[in-house]
Amino acid sequence: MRIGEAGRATGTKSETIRYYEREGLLPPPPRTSSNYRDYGPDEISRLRFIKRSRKLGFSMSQVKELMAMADDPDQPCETVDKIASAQLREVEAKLTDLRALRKELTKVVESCKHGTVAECRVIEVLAGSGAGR
Amino acid sequence: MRIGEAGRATGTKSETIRYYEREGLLPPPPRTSSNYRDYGPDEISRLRFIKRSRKLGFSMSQVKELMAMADDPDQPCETVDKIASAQLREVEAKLTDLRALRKELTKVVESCKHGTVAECRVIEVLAGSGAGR
DNA sequence: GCTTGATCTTGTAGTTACTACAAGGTGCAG
DNA sequence: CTGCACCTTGTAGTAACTACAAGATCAAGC
Repeated sequence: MRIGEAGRATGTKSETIRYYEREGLLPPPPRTSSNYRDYGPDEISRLRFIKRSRKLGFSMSQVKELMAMADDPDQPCETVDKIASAQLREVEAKLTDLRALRKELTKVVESCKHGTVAECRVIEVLAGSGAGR
Repeated sequence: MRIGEAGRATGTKSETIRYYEREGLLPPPPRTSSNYRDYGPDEISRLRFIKRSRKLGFSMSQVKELMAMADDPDQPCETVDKIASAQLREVEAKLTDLRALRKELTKVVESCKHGTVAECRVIEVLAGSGAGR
């Protein structure tokens, strides 16, 4: 699979893929005899993972950390646990916030459906103290 | 409440607050007689909302859209519904991905606790087709 | 065989969302 | 009256892309 196809398959521009490679997020893929990058299913998974994680608001270095952990999970338990627990806390916080946001958005959409004018409290809900910062 | 205090209360730098104001995310607050920005609870809510939303991976323009909707929800139902539904779809997608990620991270942390070496499949899980792109 | 489009490289520059100064000035609290 | 927080404008740096451009190679269709 060449870069263009890989891009189409994952919704990533070729330039971004090369950028990820430069930045060390994506290992340099094997090359064809004509020096084209040759992506396999593994690289595609990685790309999709990066894309999703970034959409969820994780930084490139967090993504890197997660992938490194997945790549060799037989590092000292201490290290793995530290990373995983920290990420887990972040994930939980995001889940909480997203659930609150979903609830409010659902209310808006529902009231809209019934022709009534929405009362939208998204701001208040996400502004709520919940874990603070 | 002056800018510094508002910053401390929301975990935002004064410079970022002024930046948000310049970019139209935050309405210009009233000024004290000595020209200091004077923030009330409403502005603080807004700031917190912006911070949270950004952490969840929403763009500034999406945040703007959401706030505009919250500000006058008696716009044509069509408009409100269109925005809210789109955001809702995004929220749902993020929730799905985060739940999958949480599951994997939990597994890692758990196996770590039991001294066993983790088998970490975060990449595979988020790479999964689920809604694709 | 030749054209067309995808890829290769390097490099520069634009965008978004900040962050960090600096300079020069005002306000307020101890 | 000293020092710190704030005011303004402006420049520049960072992260994570995105978009060219130039010059070259390659692969597929006519």
